[in-house]
Amino acid sequence: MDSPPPPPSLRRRATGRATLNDVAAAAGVSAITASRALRGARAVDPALVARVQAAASQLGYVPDPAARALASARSAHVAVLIPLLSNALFVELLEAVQATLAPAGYQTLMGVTHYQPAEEDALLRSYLAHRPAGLLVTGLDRSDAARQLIAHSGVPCVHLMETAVTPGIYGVGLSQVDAARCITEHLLQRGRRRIAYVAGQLDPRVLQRAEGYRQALQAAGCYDPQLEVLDPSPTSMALGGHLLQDLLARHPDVDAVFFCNDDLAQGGLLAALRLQVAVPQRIAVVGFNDLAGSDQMLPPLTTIRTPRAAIGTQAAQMLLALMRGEAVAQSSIDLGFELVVRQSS
Amino acid sequence: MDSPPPPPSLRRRATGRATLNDVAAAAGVSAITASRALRGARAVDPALVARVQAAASQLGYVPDPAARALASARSAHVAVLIPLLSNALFVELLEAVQATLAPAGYQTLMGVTHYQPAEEDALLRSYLAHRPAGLLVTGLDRSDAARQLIAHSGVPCVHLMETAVTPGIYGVGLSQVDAARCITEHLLQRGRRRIAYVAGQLDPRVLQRAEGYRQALQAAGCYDPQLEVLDPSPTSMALGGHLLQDLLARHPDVDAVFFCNDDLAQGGLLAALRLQVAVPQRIAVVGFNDLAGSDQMLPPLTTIRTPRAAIGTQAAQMLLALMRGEAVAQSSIDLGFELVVRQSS
DNA sequence: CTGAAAGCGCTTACAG
DNA sequence: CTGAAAGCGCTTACAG
Repeated sequence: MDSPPPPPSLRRRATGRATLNDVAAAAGVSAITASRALRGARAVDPALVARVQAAASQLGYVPDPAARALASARSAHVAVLIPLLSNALFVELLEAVQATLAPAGYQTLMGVTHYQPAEEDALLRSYLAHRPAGLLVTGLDRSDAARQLIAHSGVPCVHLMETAVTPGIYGVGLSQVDAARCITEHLLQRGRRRIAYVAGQLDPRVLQRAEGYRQALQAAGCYDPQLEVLDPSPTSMALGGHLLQDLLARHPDVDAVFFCNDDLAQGGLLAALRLQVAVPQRIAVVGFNDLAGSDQMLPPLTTIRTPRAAIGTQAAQMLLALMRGEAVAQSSIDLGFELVVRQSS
Repeated sequence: MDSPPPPPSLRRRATGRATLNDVAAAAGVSAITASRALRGARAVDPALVARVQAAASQLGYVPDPAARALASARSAHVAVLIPLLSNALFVELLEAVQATLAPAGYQTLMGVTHYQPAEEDALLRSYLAHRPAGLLVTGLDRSDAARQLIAHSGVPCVHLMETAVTPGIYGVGLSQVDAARCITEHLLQRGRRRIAYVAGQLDPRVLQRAEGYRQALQAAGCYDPQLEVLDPSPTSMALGGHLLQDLLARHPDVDAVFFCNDDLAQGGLLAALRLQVAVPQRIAVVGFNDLAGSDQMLPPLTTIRTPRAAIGTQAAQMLLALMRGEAVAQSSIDLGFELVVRQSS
C-alpha cells in the first residue's frame, strides 16, 4: 500500500495520523460524507457508510477531539464538581458517573471544591471556558455568581445528592432531612430519649440532617439544643472519637448518638470500645451513608444507606438526555434511602 | 462602549465569546502579537503586553482550549491511569497530581483500569487519541501493547508508585520489596517466628511485598510457604477478617500476620477483637500504607507509611518538566517509606 | 520585536 | 442522499 508522501508544503505540521480527508479519499467520497458516515448521521447511503467505515478502520482513523470541538462548538467533556475526594461517598458517586458517561463517549473532568464557594466559582469559570457538553455539581447550595455562570452558560446541568424543588433545576438525590428524621425516629422507637447529634464539616447536607434530627426530637418532645454538637472541622474517625469523649464528659446522661457521617461514627464506636462504654447498652450509636467498614465494626453500625452509585448513574443518564436535547420526564428524581439496622442501636 | 455588531455573515456561528481577534483589535495589535503577549512568550514589547492584557481582561477573554489544541497539536490534558478508586491510596495520589497540575494550567483526565491490562490498553488508546500533553500511569507492569502505545505516542510519561530501573523510563515511587522486608524484619526483631503474609488483590506491588517478606524470612531461616496466603479477591475489611480467621484455624501457631494492605489489616484487627485473639500478645498484626483509621484501631496498627502525596506531587512535577522539554536530573526518584510502630506489634 | 499568511482537522449551513 | 465552500479560534513557520 505504498502511496507517495504528500508534498511537504501541503502538510507542514501534520501529526502523521490519518485524517478525515485520508479516510474520505480512501473511500472515494467527500470529507463531509465521511464525517456523516462515521458519526452515524442519517441520510447516508448504507453502501457508502460501509466503505467509509472500512477505510477508517483500515487506516486506524481516530477523530481529533480538538478539531471536532472547535468546529462544532461543543466538546465531549463533562465537568463534575464534588466537594472532597477524601469522602468515599463522593468517590463512589464519581465512579458511577464516569462509568455511565465513558461508554457514551464523554470524558469526565473532575473538580474538587473543598466545600469552598470561591473554589467552586473558580472551577466553574475555568471548566465552562472549555465549553463542556454537560455539568454535574454537588448539592443545591452555591454562590449567586456560580448560579449565574451555570445559567448563562447554557450548558445542561444536573445537581447531585439532593432533590431539587425549583423548576428548571435538574437533580437526582434524596431528602437528607427525611433520612435523618427516619434514623432519629428509629432511636426514639428503641426507647432512647437523650439523643445527641454529633457533626463535623457542617456542609449543607450535614445541616439538613441536623434539621431532620431536630424535627424528630421536637415531635417527640425531647429536643435539647445542648445535645447538638456542631464542629466545623473536617470529619475523620479521630474526630468522632474526640467528640464522643467530650460529649460523654459533659452530658453523662446521653443515651444515643447520631453521627452525621459513618467515618465519625466508626471513630466513635472505637472510642467507646477504648473507653469501655457499652454500645448499645449504655449508648446507641448510629451513622449516616453506610460507608465501607461500618458492617465490620464492633458492634456493627446502624446507619442510613444512601444510594450514591444509583445517584451517579441516574444523574449521568439524565445529563446524557439533556445533552442530546431530549426532554426529561422528571426534572428531579428522589432515590430515597434505606435504614440499615445493625447491632449498635 | 457601543460597538456595532459585526455583519452576520462574518460571524455566523460565533459563540458570543470574546476572541483573540477581538482582544487584538481592542489593543491595536495583530492577533499573533496578542497571542504571544497572553502566553507570556518572550520578544514582545512590555508596553504592548500591558495593553493586550488590559484588553483581554476588559473583554473577559478566555482562550479556547480546543482551538489552541488544534493549532498547536498539543492539548492541556494529562491522562492519569490508576487501578482503582476504591483504594484510598490511589485517590490521594490522584489528588496530589491534580493539585500540582491544575495551577500549571493542565487538566487531569482520570482513567480507572481495575487492574485489567485490557482496560488499561483501551484507556490508553482512547486517551492518546486526545493527544494529551502528558501521561501518568501506575506501576511498571503492563501489556506489550500498552508499552508500545506509550513509546510510539511520543507523549511524556511518568510511572507512579515504583522505582524504574530501565533507562528512558521515568518513575517516582518506592521499593515495595524493601518496605515489606523492613516491616517483616521488625516482626522478627520483636521475636516473632511464625509470621504469615496475608494478601488480596495480588497486583504487582502486592506480589513485590510478598517477595520482600520472603527475603526477610529466608534470611532469618524461618520461611514457611504454608504461611503465605494469597487470595485474588479484591481487598476489604471483611476479607481481612475472614482470611485471619481461616489462617488461625489452619495454623494456630502463627504468632504474627503481615497484611498486604491496611484495609485488610484493619479488618483483621476487628476480627481478632471479635474472636478474642489478643493483639499483640498472641499475634502481632501489621499492615501496609498507613491508611485513614489505622491509628484509631484497637490496638493502633503498626504499618508502613508510603508517601503517596509526595509521589503524586513529584511525579507531576517531573512530568511538568518533561512536557516543557526540560531534561530531568534523575529519571527515577525513590521517595522511600517509613515504618510506623504502633501497639499492634 | 511584529505581522500577513497558512493551516490545524473537523462540522455547519447552504445548495443541488 | 451528497458535496464545495467557509469557518471554528487559535499558533506555526516564515519574513521583515
